[in-house]
Amino acid sequence: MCKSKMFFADNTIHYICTSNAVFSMSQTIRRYTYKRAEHLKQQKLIDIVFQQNKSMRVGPLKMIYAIVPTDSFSYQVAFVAPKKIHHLAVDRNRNKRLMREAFRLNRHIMTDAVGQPPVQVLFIFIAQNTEPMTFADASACVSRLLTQLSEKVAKNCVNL
RNA sequence: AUAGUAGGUCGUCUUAUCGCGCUGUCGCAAGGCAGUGAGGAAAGUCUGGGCAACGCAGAGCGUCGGCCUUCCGAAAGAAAGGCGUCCGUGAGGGUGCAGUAGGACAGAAGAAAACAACCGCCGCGCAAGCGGUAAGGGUGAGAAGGCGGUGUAAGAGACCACCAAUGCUGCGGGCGACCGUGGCAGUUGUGUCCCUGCCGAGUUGAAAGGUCAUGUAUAUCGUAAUCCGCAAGGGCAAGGCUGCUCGUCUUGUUUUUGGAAACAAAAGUUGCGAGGGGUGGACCGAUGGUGAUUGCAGGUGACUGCAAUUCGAGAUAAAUGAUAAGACAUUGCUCCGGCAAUGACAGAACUUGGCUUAUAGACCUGCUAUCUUU
RNA sequence: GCCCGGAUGGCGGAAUCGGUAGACGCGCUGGUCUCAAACACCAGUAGGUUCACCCCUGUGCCGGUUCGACCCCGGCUCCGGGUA
Repeated sequence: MCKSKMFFADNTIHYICTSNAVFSMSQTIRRYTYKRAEHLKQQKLIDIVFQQNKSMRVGPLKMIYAIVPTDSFSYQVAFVAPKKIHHLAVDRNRNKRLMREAFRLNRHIMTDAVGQPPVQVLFIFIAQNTEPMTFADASACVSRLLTQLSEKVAKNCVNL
């Protein structure tokens, strides 16, 4: 509990700093959004992600990703709560919303680190927790996964 | 006060910041602003409608469902009121018999599951046995209604009185099921199914279906028909009409070659089956309806009528969320200042009536039994 | 979202328009055979509980109908399948 409080205190301070920066230098406004263009929902792209079968795991969260070379940088995310693990629709909704919120508040970790390489990054978060997940756990796991993903993307771009 | 019974209501709230869906609006755009955004069960999918597609001359047989009665309702209905019956001290709760003319079956047990004789009883007989008997015993869910008498060799509705049930019938009450009461008929075993009668039921579900865009293929393979007649028409094949039959409707029945003809071959057409290719989008359907709330009136009640007010999610890899602070409720600890934990069941997917199931906690109402006090 | 099917011993799987539950196969246990084992043969095998009998409880769970339910009816749980 103390740990999570520390985390949120840190996060809110970060946000306040950026909102103060709005007044001073208005060009670098940081917004925590998750728009529809960032949703991964095409069957073909999902098939690509699952065929590449590259995954990593932190805590109860699993991430499957694929890096596709294209003209300009873009990314699409999806959040999955399997019916085999989460039997009730309430639990599935809850886990997906927590993951989405955690991604929304932490996606700058990846976007800041990677820059603008000419690739399309596709990834899926899968909730595999058997006990109810808190937002603090989800946020920590998502941020760690995003740092790992940005390292992978950077390495991939170097190889290109 | 305790225990119970029947039913109903609510089922966390407020503020701030960030974020998401939809609608409106501003903007070239990025985006801004405003409004709005889960339930009593949204769940299970057990049922009835609306709506949509396919089908739509009809008849018979079959299949499935319903059948105590009145009423409510579009229908379903484990709805409401009643009646019968069973359970409960009680409030209440469970349940339901259309018809019996006919047929079938009923393991084990038992002599026998309806033309019946094991023990027993009686008669005949020296005995073996033969005949009579359904009172008594035992088996069983069920053994010819119960009980008392007459009667008899012993017995039996064989006969009689009373009682219970059934059928016919008179009178009274009730819209009716039915209830009360009288007469006649000795008519009287239990359960299930068939059967008979009346009423009802087309199939498939919004991934239904429609429009637009893109791409197109009638690929290909197998199989059936391709016949007679100048014609009308008939025949044949396939398909539709509820599962089957009759009947009926629709579609096809064409061309070439060889042959005197029967016929054969090839192509085409139609139907069926197998199998391959493309798309994987947008919009409509799709959220105002048999609506909801309040009041008045009618009814025992389900419910109905009138008036007023009100419009409140609409997604589609699928929004309705996160955090912080505070309040509220419960539980635990307590130095009575507080501190800590918890906040049920559960998430719309075309819509709606009912049913079923899950629900922390709180509240309200009617009624019953027992006890105490007055 | 919609529509179907299933659950029987340690395992697979019979028994079904209600009538003694566990056929059959695999496995397991005991015995015979062998120096010992395998194979083979014989017997047993749902649980309580075994040497055997009796008794009780048993067809996923909870109710109902019936004299009697794996079977019929209603509800719940779990598993599986189909569907543009």
